[in-house]
Amino acid sequence: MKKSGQVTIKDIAKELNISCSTVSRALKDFPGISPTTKKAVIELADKYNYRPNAIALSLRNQKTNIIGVVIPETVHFFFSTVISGIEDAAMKEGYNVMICQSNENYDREGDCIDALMSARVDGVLVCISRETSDLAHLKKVVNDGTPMVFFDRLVQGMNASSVIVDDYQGGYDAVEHLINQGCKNIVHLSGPENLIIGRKRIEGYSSALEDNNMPIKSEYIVECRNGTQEEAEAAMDKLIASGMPIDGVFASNDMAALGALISARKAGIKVPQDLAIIGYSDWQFSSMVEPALSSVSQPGYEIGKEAANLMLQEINHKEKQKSQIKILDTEVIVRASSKRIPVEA
Amino acid sequence: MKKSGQVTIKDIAKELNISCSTVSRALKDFPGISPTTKKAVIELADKYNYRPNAIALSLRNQKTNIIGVVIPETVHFFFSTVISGIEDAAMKEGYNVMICQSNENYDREGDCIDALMSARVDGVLVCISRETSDLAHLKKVVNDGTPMVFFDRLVQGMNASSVIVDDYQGGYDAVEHLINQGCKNIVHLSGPENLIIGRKRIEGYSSALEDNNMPIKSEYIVECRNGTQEEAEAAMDKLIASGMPIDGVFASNDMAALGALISARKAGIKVPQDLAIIGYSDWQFSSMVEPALSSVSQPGYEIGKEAANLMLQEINHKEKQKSQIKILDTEVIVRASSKRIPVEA
DNA sequence: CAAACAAATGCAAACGTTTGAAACACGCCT
DNA sequence: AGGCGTGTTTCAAACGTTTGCATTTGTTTG
Repeated sequence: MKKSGQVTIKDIAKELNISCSTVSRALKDFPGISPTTKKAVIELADKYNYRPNAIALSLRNQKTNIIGVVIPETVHFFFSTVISGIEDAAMKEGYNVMICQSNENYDREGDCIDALMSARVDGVLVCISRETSDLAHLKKVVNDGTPMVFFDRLVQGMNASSVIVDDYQGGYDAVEHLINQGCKNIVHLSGPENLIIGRKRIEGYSSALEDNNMPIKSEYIVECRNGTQEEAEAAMDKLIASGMPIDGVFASNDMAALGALISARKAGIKVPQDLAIIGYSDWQFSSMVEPALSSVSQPGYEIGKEAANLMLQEINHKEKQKSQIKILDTEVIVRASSKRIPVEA
Repeated sequence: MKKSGQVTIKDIAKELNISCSTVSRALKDFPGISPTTKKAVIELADKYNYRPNAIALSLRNQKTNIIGVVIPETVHFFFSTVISGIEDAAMKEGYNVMICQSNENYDREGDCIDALMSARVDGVLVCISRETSDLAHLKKVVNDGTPMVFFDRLVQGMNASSVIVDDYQGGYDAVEHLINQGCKNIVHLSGPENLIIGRKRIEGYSSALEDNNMPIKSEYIVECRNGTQEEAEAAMDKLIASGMPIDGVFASNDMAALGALISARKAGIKVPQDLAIIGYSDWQFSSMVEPALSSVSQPGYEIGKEAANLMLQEINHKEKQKSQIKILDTEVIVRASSKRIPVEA
């Protein structure tokens, strides 16, 4: 009987006056253990609620059964959905999840990586921060032989798999939708330039215009680095004040789309009649604002699940396989904010 | 030079032809190591990017520096905020966070606890699931001597600290606010009865009515177990159809408040003029719907931070201290949905 | 009755780290 | 030369588990 702490194989062995090896084998149903002993061991283990010490196992097996996650922010509808997908996939395979948030900060991202490497996680899933452009800290990880998978934000120049969303297509579809709604002058409130996802959306925006024989004007592409409502609102205020004709907005996230909506409301511009707006990510609030916000939905849960599964695959087949990029489809969710032509559902 | 995997003290010792003990002491700046050796060790450790193996340390120190978190859902504004608070507080003290989500499911909550106990986390922060009423799995944890702290949802009958929000006061304040706005017939869409937070809010609702000499009618308290928009919408539809006079709604969460809002909109009831609505939790979308939703804000980040700090305190002072309940204040956020009397800001 | 066999169990090492105690080498003093 | 001190280094054990190999026990057989 122990005072405190969980029981170990040793405790059981001592109480039964047998060796650790025997206890271990009895618990794992190894051949060559007498039924009597086996029964006694199992009963005692049950009584004391024995749980194998994962730490000791990790040390012996050189495998922790933990996958680490580095994520910009947990307080974010999209990311929390991704976490949920990761969690479910990992738990199904008996893995635990250790989460670190970088808060979109480069230094802290490094700390996260350090912490996870110290914990000897079996693999790391990472979505790089907005600030990250130097990849040294990530390269160390793969050099040490720890599998790594990127999600959502693509990283180039590294031998690691990625699970992303087709941001080019998402941007293209969003803009094409606006064009179909009769928009002639479409503004793009873009994301930070150093993220590939931002550039891809810009490309999608441009291609859609081109394919429809519409001019691409650089003054219609405004970078909103932080992706906050205030930032977009200010940017939009300025655009409206400039007097440029605008009848459509494609924002690179829903927060920014909301900013555009508010700006339009202030200026007395009617949405969607005079200005059609579409966002990106389909946040939870998007369907609840008035008018409900159209958006490009990203399958967060699937991204998390796919990324985790890709990771588990790499962990299990020791030899490094070719890194692959898995691209998931987006979907344009049409709501009131961009519906200028009545359509039957 | 190693092929793969991270370098260990052994590797360094071998390369320098000295013993592990010397390397260990050199790295930790112990007295009695010659400057020459120390320098050589540190340089090599640096070159190979040596990181102490947390697993080995955990095993030796009987301490993992990990705190486990069991949370109903990660995809939930309030909970993700709590996680953020936990993460920050833990990281500041050099702890890692291992997260398991119960999905509001009793069995899975048990699995989460098992996983965390197997991982030998130094303590467990838990917010019990909606389904949980039997506490056996939690009692095992404290019996094994692992500190436990509950957050948000209070659990009675266990020797563990809690960090909660003053739900009685929150309910009271919300209802008093409605009364001040002139509401005479206030409905309460309540949370599940088996959660103490739900009961506390009901008590707050009742006391506020009582203190204002208003009758408490049981038919005005409708349980919305799942807390979804649809559920509340249906409940509200029914109430409206019944013809009972209603001019105020206090919903036990914002999703339910939104349901009430939509139901009212369908019925042509004007909010807030004919019906004032206030929710609970101040979700992210609440300020964005039209009309903007009044709500009782819970300090999620602080809850997480406080819970983590309480935990760390217990971990560090070995002897079990008296369990305490920390109650954080809520705040009524008044927005358009309940503003019937014009007030200057 | 000893030899041979099988069944059941124990020993010891390994995973990476820390740490008290022991060991070594050196110079100095008596 | 013997003893002592000091400065540096190594040894060994411990944390909990697994596992190849060795050992003990008991039974059967020639």
